[in-house]
Parts: sequence; structure tokens; C-alpha cells
Amino acid sequence: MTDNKQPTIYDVSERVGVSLATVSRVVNNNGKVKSETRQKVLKAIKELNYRPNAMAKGLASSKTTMIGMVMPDLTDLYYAELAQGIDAVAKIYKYSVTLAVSDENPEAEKAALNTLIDKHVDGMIYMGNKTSGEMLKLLEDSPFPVVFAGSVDPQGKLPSVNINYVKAFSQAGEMLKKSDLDESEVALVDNPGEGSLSSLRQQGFLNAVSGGKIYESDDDYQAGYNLAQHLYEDGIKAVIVGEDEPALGILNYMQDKGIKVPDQFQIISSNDTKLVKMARPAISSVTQPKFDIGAVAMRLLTKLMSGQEIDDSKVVLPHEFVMRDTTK
Amino acid sequence: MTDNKQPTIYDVSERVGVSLATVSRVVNNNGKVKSETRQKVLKAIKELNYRPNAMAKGLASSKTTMIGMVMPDLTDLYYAELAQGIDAVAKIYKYSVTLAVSDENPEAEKAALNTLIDKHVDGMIYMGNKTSGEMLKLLEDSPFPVVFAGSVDPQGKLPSVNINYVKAFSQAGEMLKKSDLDESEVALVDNPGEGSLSSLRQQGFLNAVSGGKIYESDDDYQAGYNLAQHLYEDGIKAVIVGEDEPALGILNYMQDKGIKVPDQFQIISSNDTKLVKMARPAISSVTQPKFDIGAVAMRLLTKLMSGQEIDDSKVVLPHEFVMRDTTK
DNA sequence: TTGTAAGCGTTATCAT
DNA sequence: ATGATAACGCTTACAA
Repeated sequence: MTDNKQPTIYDVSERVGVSLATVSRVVNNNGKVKSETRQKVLKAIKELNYRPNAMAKGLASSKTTMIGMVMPDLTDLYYAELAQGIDAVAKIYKYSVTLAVSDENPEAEKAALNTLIDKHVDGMIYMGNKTSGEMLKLLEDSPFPVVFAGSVDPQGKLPSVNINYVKAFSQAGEMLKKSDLDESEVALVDNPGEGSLSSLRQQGFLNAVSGGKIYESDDDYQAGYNLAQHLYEDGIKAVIVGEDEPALGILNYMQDKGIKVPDQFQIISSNDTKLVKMARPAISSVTQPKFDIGAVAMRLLTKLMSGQEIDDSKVVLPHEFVMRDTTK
Repeated sequence: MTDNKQPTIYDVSERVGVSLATVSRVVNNNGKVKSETRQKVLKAIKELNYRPNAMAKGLASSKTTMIGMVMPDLTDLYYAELAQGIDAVAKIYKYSVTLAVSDENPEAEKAALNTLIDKHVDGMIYMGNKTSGEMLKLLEDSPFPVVFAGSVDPQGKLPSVNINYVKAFSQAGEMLKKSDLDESEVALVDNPGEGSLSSLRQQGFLNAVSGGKIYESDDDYQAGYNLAQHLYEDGIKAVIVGEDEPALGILNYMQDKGIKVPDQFQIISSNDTKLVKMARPAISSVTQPKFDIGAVAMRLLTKLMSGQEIDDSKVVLPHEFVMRDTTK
């Protein structure tokens, strides 16, 4: 840690003998500057190791080249993979990203939004699927564009990037029905909450398995593990699970109890994170282009931030399935 | 997205009929203000919904209340858990965190540092264990304080928060020796690279198992899986692994090949992330207070940022062990 | 092509 | 206890 004061644009202009405006022009590559003076300025910049002060720039131009990224949980691999896509595209467009962990908690989300407003970020990517009505309203009224990534806006007003959850869960249901199970033996395990993601999943599931049961589970491993006993006792023979951690919990319960997977119990999960690939037996899953969801969302946001009009602001990316060893 | 211009401190002062200075005083709670006028100002602030512009504030005060967090990989649960601790303490002290994903890549790290310098963050937390000498130098010369979290500075100049890796790996070695293995049957699997974290681990391991072998493996699952075959062919019967993903890879290889764990092969991992708890058999591991490492690092940073002198800037937190089902 | 100067929204130093 | 006013470092009309 050293304390030499950074040189300013003024130092550069003085050294070269031109005005501030000229230096600004070459730094930002706009306006006409004679090639010769440009060279001189560039040289001075290098010599002084001048770097524009982002705050001053922001104040003057009201652009910060920062975006906010609200994320429910840093250790949720689904969101982490989305974030990788977001980060990659942000890098390309030179945006830096301010992280706001929300814990899916309405108060924390509001606080995060307020901070981002105060910091004058140019836009934000929102991830989360338990969005309160109040939050939704705040997001709509935000002073900068907001894009939902891997998260659905129940009112459909905000731009978003997702897969077709209804279709995915319907297909998953069909797959399970093939193995000669009674519909009452097939269940959907999903997280509770008002989030409409979960309602889309349910809708898709019931399209295919109208007589299927629906169980609620929190998003964590232990919740799945605990629920598994009830599942088994209720005579369920196959489940589609909305999140990978509870899917793993269910799998491990079955294994710990000596129940054979997939012979006696089948599982399809839906996020296809590292977790399900590393499980033994490896868990079958819907596959989502997670990196791309994040990347496309960020790309969309850059367009919005530059004031471009968007033709279709609800983008739906294709999903697939990988059947591994928890299905017959 | 709405576009009403935010009210400024000027609007507030005008409405109340006081000067800018007075408003600034009540907003920042410093300087003397008559209780009566303070109330009036507060009222106007509420009515106008005034919020200080962080950029202007930053420009004027040269404090941004932002910190940078450089992180090698968003999907590495070890760093994600450190980040949780960092984030939690940052929230308490009202810092917002700018995320910089480094991919353990020297160029990306340099770029990240430069961005953070341009943005004038007040400090930064650095995570990463393949830090180049050049980067180290840049970090030392940075205009703001830097704290290493779960990452060691080979030159020991920068503040850091860690566990005692030498001791931990030495103890792990002792534990494995107890089960009547020849030293040549015990190995350390660690990632390559100049990072000194890995050299501390090796040092600890060799303290306990002087005749032990050392294998190099990348940090990912597949690398561990691939290495496992060699391990087995070489007659290794027990390993200590530097990262959880390769540990899981090794475990799964053994399982896929019908090699009994822990009877024929024992594994101790070292980060104790979700991954190893969810594995079957659950993997024995060193346990690190990951959240606390992040939290303490951030707390240390706040002290540094406020100019406090630090008595001991190399903090070492206690580690333990959880012996689960991959050790006898 | 280049320069001048008025902001941008705060903080902070002096006065009063 | 409060007010003027000069920074902070840059962008951006408007002039020249």
C-alpha cells in the first residue's frame, strides 16, 4: 500500500501543453484530435501513468460502467454458474459488477437495491425466485434497467432470460410415466414460496402427470434428505426435483436406507450443476444453458443500458435432458 | 425503469431554507446542528426522498465505501464460503463489494486490480493461491489496503487470514499413518503452481510422512478422477487431498472400479465444503472456519481502511477434523 | 482541431 | 450553530 497521489487529467494536459478537453478527447476516443497531438497526449499518459478517475467521470457523465448483480446465495451452484456468464459478458463490455447477496430475503433485497441506486449503477441483473410484490414494484420503478436471469417475473413486465420451465417439467413428467408407474407414484418436489418459477414447474408437471402429487421442500440438502422418508412412506416411486441439493438429499437418504436407485426409486433433478454429476449414482437431470442464460441476460442489459429498443425482452433458451443413473 | 431526476442536497437545503453545509452535517451526522433544524432537514429529506449521490460523495471525500473482492472461481465452494463471510461483514460496515473473478489467471488478476484502482475502492480482499510475483508486487504497491483471505502471501508482507496449513496437513498425515500403512502407501495430492499454499501443505505432510509421495492434480473433479487410476496402480492406499473436488473425483473412481473405501483406500480432504459432506461415503476432512476466515479478513480490512495500526496482521484461525466414512 | 468554462453533487475549510 | 465557497476530476456544449 503506497500513497503517491494519482495524476489527473490536468497533469497530463499541462505536461503536453494542451487543454483538458483535448486530453479528454483522446482518452475517450471521441471528437477530432490531430494525430500528432494525440500521440503526444498518449505519450504523456503513459509516462505519468495517468488513469481516469472513475468517480469523477461518473459524476460528470452520469455513467458508472458498473452494474449490480443480485444473487440469492453465493454457494448455490446454479446461481454461481449464471454469474459466470454474467461476469464474462460484463468483462467484455468493460462493466464492473457490484455483488449484492440477497438471501432471498425481502429486506436484504430492498437494501441491496437501494445501495445500487445510491451507487448509481448503470443497470442490474436480478436473480431470485421468491420475489415479493413490493420488490417487483421497486424493480419496475428503478432508475436503471433490470434484467431477470434464470428467474421469472410473475407479472412479466421486466426483461428476462430463462428456459421454458413448463415444457421442461412436462417432459420430465412424461419420461417418468414411461416406466409403468401409476401417476400417484410420481411426485414433484419443489420449493415453496410465492415465486412463480415454482408455479410454472407445477403447471408443467401436472400437464404430464395430472394425478401426481406435489411436495414442498426447502432448497437445501437436508430438507431433501428429511423429506425423502415421507416420500418413501407415501409410496412414491419417482420424483422430479426443482433444485439439485434436495435431489441429492433424497438420493442419499435412499442409499442410506438401502433403497435401490433407480430400481425402487427414480430421480430427475433440474439444474444439472456439478453436484448431480458427481453424485453416485449420477443424477439424471434437465440441463439448462446456465452460462448462456447469464451471458444473454447481461448482453440484453448492455443493450438496454445503451438505450436500444428491444424487440423481444423475454428470451427463452433451449433446455435438454441428460439421463444418468437415477432413472431407468 | 423510471426517469425522475433524483433530488440533490441542494434541493433539500432550499426547501428547508438552510445551507448545503447544514444538510451535509445532518446527513453525515457530524458537526453541531441545532436539534430543531436537524428535524426540519430530516423531514425534508424524507419528503423529497433524497439520497446522497455516492459518486459525488466519493469524489469529494475520496472514500467510496466500496471494496474489491478478487475471487478465483465463482463455482468453487471453498471461495464461495469465504465470500459469504466477507459479504456479511461488509454489509455490517456498509461497504458494497465489487466482484472481480480472476480465474487464477495473472492477466485477469492484473486487469481486475486496475479496474479496482480506477474505481477507487477503499480496500480489497484477495483470494487466490497461484499469485505471480508480479501480482504480489502490484498488490504491495496498491493505493489501498489489501488482505489475503484463505490465501497465503509467499513473502509474508501482506495481511492475511488463514489456518495453520503446515500443522493441519501434518496432523492429517499422522492420522493416516495410524492405520498400519507403510509410508510409501500414503500420498498427498495437491495442485501444482508456484503458490506457496501448496508448499505449506507439502511441508506439513512430509513432517508426518517423510516417506510419502506427492502427486500433482488440478483443482477439478475430473483431474482427481483421472489421477485416481495412477494412485491405485502405484499401490497408494491413502491420500490427503488439497481440494474437495479432486477428492470427490478420486472417491468416485474408486467406487466405479469397485475398490472399497475406506477398506482398501482412504481419503482425507481439506476444505470440508458441502461437496464432501454430500458424497457417499461422506469424505473425512480437515475443517476450516471458512465463513470466519472471510469475516475476519473483512474485519481486518475495515481496520486498515480506517487507518488503524494493526498489531498482528497475520491471523491464524483454528482448524479441526471431521472423520467421516472415507477413513478407518 | 483546439480551448474555455460551466456544470456534476458532495465535502470541508473558513468565516460569521 | 450555520453559511460561503473552494475544491474533487472529469465531460461537454459552445467558442474560437
